[in-house]
Amino acid sequence: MDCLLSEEVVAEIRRSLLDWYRRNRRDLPWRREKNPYKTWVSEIMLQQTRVDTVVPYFERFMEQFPTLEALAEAPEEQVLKAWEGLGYYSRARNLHAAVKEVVANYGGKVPDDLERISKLKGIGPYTAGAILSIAYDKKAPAVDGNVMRVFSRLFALTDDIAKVSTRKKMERLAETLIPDEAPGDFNQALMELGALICSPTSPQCLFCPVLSVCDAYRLGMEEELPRKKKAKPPTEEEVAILLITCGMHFLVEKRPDQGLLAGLWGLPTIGWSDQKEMESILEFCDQKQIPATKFMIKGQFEYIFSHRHWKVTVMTVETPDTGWEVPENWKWVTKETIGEITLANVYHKALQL
DNA sequence: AAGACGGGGCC
DNA sequence: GGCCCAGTCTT
Repeated sequence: MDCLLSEEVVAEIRRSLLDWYRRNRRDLPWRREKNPYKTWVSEIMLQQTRVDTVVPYFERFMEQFPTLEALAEAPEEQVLKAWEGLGYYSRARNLHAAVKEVVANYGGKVPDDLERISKLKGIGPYTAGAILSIAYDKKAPAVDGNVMRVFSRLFALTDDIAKVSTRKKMERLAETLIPDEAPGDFNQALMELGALICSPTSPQCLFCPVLSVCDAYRLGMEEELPRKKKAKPPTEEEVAILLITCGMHFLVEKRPDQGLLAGLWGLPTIGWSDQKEMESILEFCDQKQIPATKFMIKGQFEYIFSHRHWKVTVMTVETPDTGWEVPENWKWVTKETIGEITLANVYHKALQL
């Protein structure tokens, strides 16, 4: 690796990238002050999520939980509500648990060393490096998808970026490149370059500050890199989403705290197979002792998670009154009060029908 | 090493 | 409509 990089190339990359970043960095809400808590929240929100999506969530989150202590004291329901629609909800639950731990064990100060910060829930190698470098000026690599794409092209690396060994190789590369003076800016420069210039498709090479040292550009293979094994397609599942009603009221269910959409509220959902839709629904109502008087199919739609593909049937189930004993973790809501709970997107979509 | 875990943008 | 984006935890 070191044989790959001459002193001159290292110096050129550092200088050009930092210079470019200081002139082209986007003005983002979490970049306005150096604050480990804000860096932390922003980095968690930015995992698998675009900047444009995160900005409004981040601003609302900071209004609601301006400090680490405020977040630590908040009820989990409120934290999940603030995360509603962002996806990967375990990020919010892990962040909340970790912030509580920082208050309990570290006097409310985010640890500034790799060993301790890495033990916090939801902080893996990337986020640890991002917080340490951006908030604490430590020379720690922060290798995300942007950085792997930039490195793959800059050094014409054909390694599969889905592999752990490739990420480790990239981290060693980052360590040799990060300058002493501005580790945080340099890491952010790499990611900003990946977001703005060295984009996944049709990179803007002619505007790239490190074009002159880019191996992929020289070899004309920037569109073929990075190399990555294809993900397997999502598995197909047929489900029925039940709108169990009584007048203006309907039932919502608190989902278990493990698995899909953990800890969120949803509508009762039943998986089924082999055309046994109605059988499964009747069996479900029987088992939950739901006094159903009328069933009606309201519509169908498809909903794709990254790893599951739901073919959804939405069905209303009418019941005579709200006096019967509802299962544990269920409750009655109305159109007016539904906004108070955190409902996953797929159920918002079902309610539109 | 592979699978689980959401949602959104681009063409 | 089909393609792409991808950190961390669990198994």
